[in-house]
Amino acid sequence: MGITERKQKARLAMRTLILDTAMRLFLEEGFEKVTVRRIAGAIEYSPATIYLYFRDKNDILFALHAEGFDRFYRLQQTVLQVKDPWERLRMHARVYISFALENREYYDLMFIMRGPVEKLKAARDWSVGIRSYDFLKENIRDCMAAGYLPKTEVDVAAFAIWSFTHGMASLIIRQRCAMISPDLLSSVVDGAIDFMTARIEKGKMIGKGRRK
Amino acid sequence: MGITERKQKARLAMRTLILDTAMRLFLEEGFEKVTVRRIAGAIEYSPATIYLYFRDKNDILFALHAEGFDRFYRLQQTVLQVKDPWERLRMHARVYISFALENREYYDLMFIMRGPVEKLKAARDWSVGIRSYDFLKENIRDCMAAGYLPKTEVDVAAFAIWSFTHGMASLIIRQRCAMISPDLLSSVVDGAIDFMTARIEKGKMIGKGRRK
Amino acid sequence: MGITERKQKARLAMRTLILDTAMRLFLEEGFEKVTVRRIAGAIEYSPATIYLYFRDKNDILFALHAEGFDRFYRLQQTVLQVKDPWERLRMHARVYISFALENREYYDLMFIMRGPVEKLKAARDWSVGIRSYDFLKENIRDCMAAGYLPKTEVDVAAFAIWSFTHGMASLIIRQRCAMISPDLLSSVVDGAIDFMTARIEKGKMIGKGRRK
Amino acid sequence: MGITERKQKARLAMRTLILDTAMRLFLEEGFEKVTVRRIAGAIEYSPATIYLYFRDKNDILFALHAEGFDRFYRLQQTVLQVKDPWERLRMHARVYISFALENREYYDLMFIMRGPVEKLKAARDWSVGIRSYDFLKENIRDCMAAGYLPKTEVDVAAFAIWSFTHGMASLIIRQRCAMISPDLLSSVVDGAIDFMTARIEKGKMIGKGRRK
DNA sequence: CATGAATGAGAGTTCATTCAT
DNA sequence: GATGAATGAACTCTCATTCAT
Repeated sequence: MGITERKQKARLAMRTLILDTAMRLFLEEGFEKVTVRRIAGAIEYSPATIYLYFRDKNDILFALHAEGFDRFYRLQQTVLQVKDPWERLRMHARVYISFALENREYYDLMFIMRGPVEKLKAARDWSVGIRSYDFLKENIRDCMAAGYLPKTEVDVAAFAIWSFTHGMASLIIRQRCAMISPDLLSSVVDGAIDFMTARIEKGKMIGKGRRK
Repeated sequence: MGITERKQKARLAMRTLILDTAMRLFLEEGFEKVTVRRIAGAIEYSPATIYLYFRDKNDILFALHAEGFDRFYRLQQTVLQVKDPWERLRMHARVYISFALENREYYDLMFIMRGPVEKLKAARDWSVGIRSYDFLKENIRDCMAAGYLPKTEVDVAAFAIWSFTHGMASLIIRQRCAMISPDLLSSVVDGAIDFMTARIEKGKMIGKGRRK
Repeated sequence: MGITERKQKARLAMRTLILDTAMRLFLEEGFEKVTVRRIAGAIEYSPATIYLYFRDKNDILFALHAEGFDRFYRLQQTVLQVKDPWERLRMHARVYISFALENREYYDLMFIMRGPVEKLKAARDWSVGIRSYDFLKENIRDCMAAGYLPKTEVDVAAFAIWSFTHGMASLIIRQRCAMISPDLLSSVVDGAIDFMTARIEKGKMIGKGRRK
Repeated sequence: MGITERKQKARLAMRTLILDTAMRLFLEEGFEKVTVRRIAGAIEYSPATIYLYFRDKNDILFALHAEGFDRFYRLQQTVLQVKDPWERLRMHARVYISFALENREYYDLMFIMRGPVEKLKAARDWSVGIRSYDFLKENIRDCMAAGYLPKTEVDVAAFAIWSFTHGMASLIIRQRCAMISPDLLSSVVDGAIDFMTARIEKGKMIGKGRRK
């Protein structure tokens, strides 16, 4: 038993090593530079070795994809600390962005990159994504119930909100924000979230007037 | 002089031919099918000829990038038909999305793809993008002046609005909307724009009450 | 002694298991699908284990080669039921073809494939083949003795007859018979045997006449 | 014109060089050793160069296949010199064998090898083979008309005769004739042809008699 | 101006085989 | 006796790019 266990551990460690390395290459060199050979080279193994741990290149992408969604979901749960649904929704947005900016490679893989998706289409692994999306929708429903949001179609609202946060994340990650100076970025993001939500905060009617 | 001129014309014509063909391939076959060889083949020239007109493949992408922004800017101008600044802003969003969805490969190149940007960083060619961005900001300023939007930082507001529309466009283009049935997509997009803007339409103050 | 014996038995059993499995793969998936890995996988052992029982892949092929000749020889013996040497010879042909068609991969290995033979050249293992060949020659001698065949060199006659049957078998197995519809094949084969032998059936003397 | 012509010549020369080299490798090292890399290496070009002259590896095989049938057909025509249909048929056999033995690689490719056929199945290029087969059948018809052969189905007779010659050729080429000493080979082949045809030469009626 | 010819580099993948444990 | 882990050497094929002509 001890032996089996140790072996499984070693196996897992190797898988992790490969995945981490792949991720590092992603980050450092971009998607198209992530090749089986390069991964192997980086960990000083032969390319063939990679195939002992993953069926093919896509299998690596799948694994990273899943891992990303997993990390994201766990982080997302932290918003539950916030009781007020409206504040929780705002927190959702901030958490989303911070996941994206602190795990750029994962985020790219999960929500931007072309490659993996195409092969993933038929696969079942959207479930992990859906789970997070449902979690967001639950929050939206709470907001509607509490009168923070008009009672419209939840799916539409969720798509709108997701789009907004994804938009920020992906513009930043794919570097389309040359016009925003890097050190202002995070305050601009916060400002944008405020801008998008401020207007409907209870009472504080906007468009009308004040908002310091 | 006449000769020089004619030569320059011919040169330009060839560049245009190459760019158009590249774009056609983009649209018809997708990004990864656009290779120097294929472009050359499509116009029945040798690959080597391409290099007489463009330094390298990236140079072609740069040019398409610029062309995309040009087309976009022209389309964007059509919103000027709408006089009311608030409605004009909503129109901006719709025009943006429709450009994105009807010119997916251009949009991808302009706002999503990694490739061209990296080499472009040092280059000057963001001007065309900036121009469009300024145009949006102008509209936002009008909205603020007319009391449709709180008088906050224009840059922040612009980033928020751009992010929202870009989010929708890029989620769709990069196919992260498995959960939304394709034929509902366009109505969901419209719904999302409504959702994001409806609440502040004049008078109709929202957040307060419910919104039937 | 008992132990040694048991060990040898176990060793033989394993060899047999490997060979049977290799053959099954041959039959079910074709030659190029037979890899050491796949054999090992099919019997749920590690590839390395195979090498405890066979020096290398070719060694497996040798063994199958021998096994094929063995099976063939046994089948061949059934012609002894036929007493008349001429009919027995015809039976020889039919039995040959049917062995080939019902054990295509064995046949291929034994009489067509390049691989095993080359390494086998120096080896001794033609004996099993020779045995069958001698058996055929015996039949031919009987035919000559009985006046069914002219008393020519037996070796030549044997080669001619073998060539004829092998020709049919190998054309079919290697699929060079596109021109013959598959469901007619077996009747064409029978027809061909008749054609090659009929001409001398009693009375029906053919070509009888003229011929300068 | 002169330039175009010279270029075409050069192109053809290169194709020929590649084909010849492929053939040489076939002959010297066997089918599985014929790889694009090896061909390229042998002529001291880069592998990529091969692809300038042939679409893919199979394309090379196709070309050789076709070339082989072409050569064969041309050689086959020489039998027309023989007027007597029966002697012409015997000549057919001898010519067939000599083509096989003098062009072993081609013959192997055309009639034995597994690889090319599978991909070739759908292709049209059996026509060249059929042409030769029809030519043989014509001869058989002549023999039947002249009373040298019983008036049976031509297709069956052709298959029988082809099988016989192919059998000899392929046993020799694939080296299953260890039992026949190499320097006797050609006389054994001639003997076998005689054996298969002799029996009906005039007068010498064989098998004459009895046969229950 | 245009190109045919060529290539180096590299992609993903598979295989037979070895060896320390 | 058995094996998990590893690998070197191949494989086919594609691409952006260069250069002599």
